[in-house]
Amino acid sequence: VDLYNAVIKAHIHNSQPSQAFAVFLQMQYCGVLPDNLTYPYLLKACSDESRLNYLRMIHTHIEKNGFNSDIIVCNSLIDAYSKCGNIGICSAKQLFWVMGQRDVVSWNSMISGLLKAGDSVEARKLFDKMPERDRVSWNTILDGYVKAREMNVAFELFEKMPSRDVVSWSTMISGYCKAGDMEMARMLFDKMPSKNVVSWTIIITGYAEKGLVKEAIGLYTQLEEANLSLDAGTFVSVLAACAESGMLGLGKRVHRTIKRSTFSRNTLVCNALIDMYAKCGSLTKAFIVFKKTRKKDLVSWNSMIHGFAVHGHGRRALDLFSKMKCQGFVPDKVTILGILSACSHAGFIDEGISIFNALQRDYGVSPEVQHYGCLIDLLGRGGRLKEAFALALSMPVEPN
RNA sequence: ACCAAAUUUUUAGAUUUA
Repeated sequence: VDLYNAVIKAHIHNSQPSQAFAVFLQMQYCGVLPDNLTYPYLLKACSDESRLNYLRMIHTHIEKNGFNSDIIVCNSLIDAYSKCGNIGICSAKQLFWVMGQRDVVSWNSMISGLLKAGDSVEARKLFDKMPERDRVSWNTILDGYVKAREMNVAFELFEKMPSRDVVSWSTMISGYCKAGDMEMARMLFDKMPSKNVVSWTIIITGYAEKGLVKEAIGLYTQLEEANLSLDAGTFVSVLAACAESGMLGLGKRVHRTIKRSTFSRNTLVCNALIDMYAKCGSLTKAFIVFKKTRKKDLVSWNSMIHGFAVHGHGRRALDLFSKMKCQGFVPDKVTILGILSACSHAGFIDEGISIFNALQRDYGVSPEVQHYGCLIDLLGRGGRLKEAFALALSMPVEPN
């Protein structure tokens, strides 16, 4: 069972949940009984509405094998359910109130789940009601206010909470960045007693999103000198901000850092690079990174297709579209948007229409307002104004 | 010094969207 657990854990760690489930099935097939460590690992992979059925299956297993009295297994269940949308949150509540004993993690998980579901009133009630609070409890409720854009309430809480750790400070800084108050964010950043890679990422991303080049580059330089070990999140986050504000200079610097590290093989990081170069108008570089990305995922293809599309390279976008299908990737609604946009910008009117007409049949994608908008744009650009207008009036979705 | 071992659940940053 230890070996199976180790393999399951490794798959989860490498974001390969399907393989983790496969191992789980295999261990049952071989007659090895899961233990109290197996379930929390698996449940980590179910924290997504699309896996609600897996979650229910594992839950049933847990009940059947009598692990529902294990408080850690139970807490894992609450956490997983509470991240599965509005249906999940009901099951989480039920479990929470039914379980024999609750520890501080149970309360924290439930509160965090409620906040994620947007029920801050209920979350606050639980926070006030819980018998004891630890740092996670305070940080969770603090983040709730920050995410709700209630920075004044958050600040009051921040000042009166019993102790502040690097997570509390980072939460506040992130909130001020999102609110556009970079002065306050910077003041807290300078003042915080110890910084880690996340705090640096938040503040640099904040500056970069706003196009404040000097500050962003200055702090990035300091970060590199600080000798912290950077993670993929830092690169992805800063690159996304560069893409948004067109900061090619900083983007290139980050790329240089990545080249010197092992992150050049990280798909998430490569995707962020592709998008950054494409958004900054450097399609050639974007394509070079794309080709060098060894384990491409759907996002890699989507980013590159979209890059070609918005720069008017309709043919290249469509070529890439065929290629991805040949390699067994299933296009999703984002891919389709890129493709429709490519057809629109390159004047491939009929091609665009026929792709649109077969969306459901060929790709299982049901057209949303963005797709209709794109098609109307396509017709309009193609000079077929009457059809464009007729479509806008007759489409089965609410116009925006 | 080398080697080895080491994180079961909850909180902060996170790629593609007309």
